[in-house]
Amino acid sequence: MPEVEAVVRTLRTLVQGQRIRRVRVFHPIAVKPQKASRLADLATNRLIQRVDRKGKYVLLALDRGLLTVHFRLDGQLIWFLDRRELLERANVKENGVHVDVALEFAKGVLGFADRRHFGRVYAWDCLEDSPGLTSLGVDALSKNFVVPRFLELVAASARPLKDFLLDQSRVAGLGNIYSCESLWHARLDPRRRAKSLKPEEARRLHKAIVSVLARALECCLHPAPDFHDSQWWFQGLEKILRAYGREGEPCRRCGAAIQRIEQGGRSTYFCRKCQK
DNA sequence: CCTGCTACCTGATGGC
DNA sequence: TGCCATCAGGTAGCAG
Repeated sequence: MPEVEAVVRTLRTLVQGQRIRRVRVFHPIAVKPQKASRLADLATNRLIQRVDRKGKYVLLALDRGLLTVHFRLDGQLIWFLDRRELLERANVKENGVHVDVALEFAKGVLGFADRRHFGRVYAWDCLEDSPGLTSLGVDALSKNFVVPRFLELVAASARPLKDFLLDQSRVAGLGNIYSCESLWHARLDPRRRAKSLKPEEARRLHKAIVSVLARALECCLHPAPDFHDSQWWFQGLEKILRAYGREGEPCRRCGAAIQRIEQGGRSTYFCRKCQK
């Protein structure tokens, strides 16, 4: 989510207040199960009034309706200077870039790309129509993410901490990386049940989440996202990671080897010695 | 309601 | 070199 927040800030400067002149759907799978015509009909000739974020979703609020963009694992945005550049480079063999959906503006074109085709661009009449959005819990980067609320959520869940943090309907915005990192910083075992935490431990976890996300956001903002370069997409984040992806390497706190286990079908990285 | 499992896709990497 | 298995930053949909 820090990545999404950074993307939103750059995107705002590019498209907020701009009118969508034309919508191109090169790969309809990127709007599935909606239809390409749905996106085109709803977005063509609409003004983008605001660019916002909820959890890991990007929201483009239009003068009528809204678009949501979700990058899932590998989605990204690409900026083309004009329609000519888009058509020259999009989805061509030689020296081309993969583009699934493009929004054309008077000056510039925004491309959404995801070779893996997990990411989505959706069109909605109103925010309430999007099930993904309405089910989101409190946003972990927002002012509403306060200790008392977090203690309530923790006390109400019997799930292992790692699964609890990944559940977007409780706290929105933490993915696999930042869940692992937050638990490492809070020195908590990812396998523990959420409701087993003492208030002091839950407060520690809250503090860890806030600081991990703040640091990651700083990292994502410097240098700021650059949609012109399709190769560039958040490199250098590994530097701040303490547990994620470090299986077998020494824990930066106690020196014991970082372990990798499976939880809910995903990898969890943690230190057995100092996360209790 | 809750939980756990699978499907959805493509590409990179490593072992044999 | 080729082939196969495994892994990847996420979520939706389904069964129990």
